[in-house]
Amino acid sequence: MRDEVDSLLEAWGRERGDLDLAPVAVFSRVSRLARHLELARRDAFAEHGIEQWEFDVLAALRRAGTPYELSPGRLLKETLVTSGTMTNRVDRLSARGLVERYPDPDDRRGVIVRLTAEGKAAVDGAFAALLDAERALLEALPERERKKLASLLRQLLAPFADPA
Amino acid sequence: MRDEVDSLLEAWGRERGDLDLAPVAVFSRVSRLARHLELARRDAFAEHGIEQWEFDVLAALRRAGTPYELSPGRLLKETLVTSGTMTNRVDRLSARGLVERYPDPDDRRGVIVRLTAEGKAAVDGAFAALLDAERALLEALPERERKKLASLLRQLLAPFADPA
DNA sequence: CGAGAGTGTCTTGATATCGAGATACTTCAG
DNA sequence: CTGAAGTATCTCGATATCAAGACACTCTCG
Repeated sequence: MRDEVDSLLEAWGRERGDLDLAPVAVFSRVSRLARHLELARRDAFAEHGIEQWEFDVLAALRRAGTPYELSPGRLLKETLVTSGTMTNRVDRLSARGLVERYPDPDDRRGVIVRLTAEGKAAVDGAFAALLDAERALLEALPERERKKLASLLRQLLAPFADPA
Repeated sequence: MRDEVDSLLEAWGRERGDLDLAPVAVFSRVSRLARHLELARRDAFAEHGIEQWEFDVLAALRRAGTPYELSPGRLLKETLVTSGTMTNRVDRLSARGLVERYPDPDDRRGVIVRLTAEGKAAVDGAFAALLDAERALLEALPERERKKLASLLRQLLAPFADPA
C-alpha cells in the first residue's frame, strides 16, 4: 500500500539521500492526514449547516456541560484563537441564534457566552455526523491497531501538554 | 502519560457517554499534533529567515531536481493552494530573489518558476533545520515504534491517494 | 482607601487566502 | 483553416484571521 508521502520521500531521497528522512515519514503524514480530515469534517458539518469554526466554539460550550456557559477567555484557550477572532465568532454565532452573550454578574469586565437550545441541537447533530465520518476513515484499521495508533500519538503529543 | 486529548475525551465522555468516541481518540490527536508541528516548523524556519509558505514552494522546486523548475500549475498541485495564492507567493518569492519567473518557451500561455541559487541555499538550510527539530520530537519513540506509526498513518492516508 | 498592576474583552488595521471571473494561448474536430 | 472547447495563469473582491493597542473593571498591597 502506497500513499502520497511515499512519493514525497522518494523525491527527497533522490535529491537529498544524504539526510535522515525518518521524521518526514511520520510528521508529513500527520500534517497531510490533518488536512484531509479538515476537508472531511467540512463536508460532515456542511450537511448540518455548520462550519468548522462554529463547531469548535459550540463544541467547547457543549463539553462544558450544563448550563453550557463559558467566558470568551476560556473559549480562547479551548479553541486556540486570538481574542479578536473570538469576538468575531461569537458575534456571528449570536447573530445566528446559536449562542447568546450576557454580562458576567460576578465580574463587570467580563461576559458569558451560553449555548442556546438551537445551538445545542446543532452541535449535537454535527458531532454525530463528525463521528460517523471519522469512523468510516478508521475502518481501515482493526480495533487493536487503532488503540496502538492512539497510544503512539499520545506519546508524541504528551510533551506539548499544557498545564491549563 | 497523559495528553491534551485525554481531557477532551473525558469531557465528551461525561456529556455524551452514549457515543463511541474512538474516532476522536485518534483524529483529534492527529489534528492537534499537526498544529503543534506547524508551530515547531515556524520556529525552525524562522532561524533561516523563511516562512512556512515559502518553504512549501521552494521545497517543491527543490524536490523536482535540476534544473529546479516547475510551472505554477504544477506548484498548485504540490502545495494544495489556489492559483491566486500561488501567483501571490511567486511574486513575493521572486521579489526576495529566491525564485525567478520566465515565459515557457514551449507554451506561450505558461510561465516557468525556477529556484535561484539563493533559493536553493535557503531551502536546503531550512530543510536541515526542520529535520533537526522534528527529529527531536521523534526521540520520544524508539525506532521500532516510529516505523509502526509511519505504517499506521500510511494506512489511513492511502485512501486519499491521488492518482496525480 | 487609593494607586498601580493585572485581567478580560473589544476595536482597529494589515495580511494571506479563497473563489470567481478575465485573459491569452493551445488543441482538436470538421 | 477556422471556430469551439480546453488549459494556464493572473486579477479582483470578499473574508477570516492575527497582532497590537484601547478601554473598563478588579485585585493587591502599602
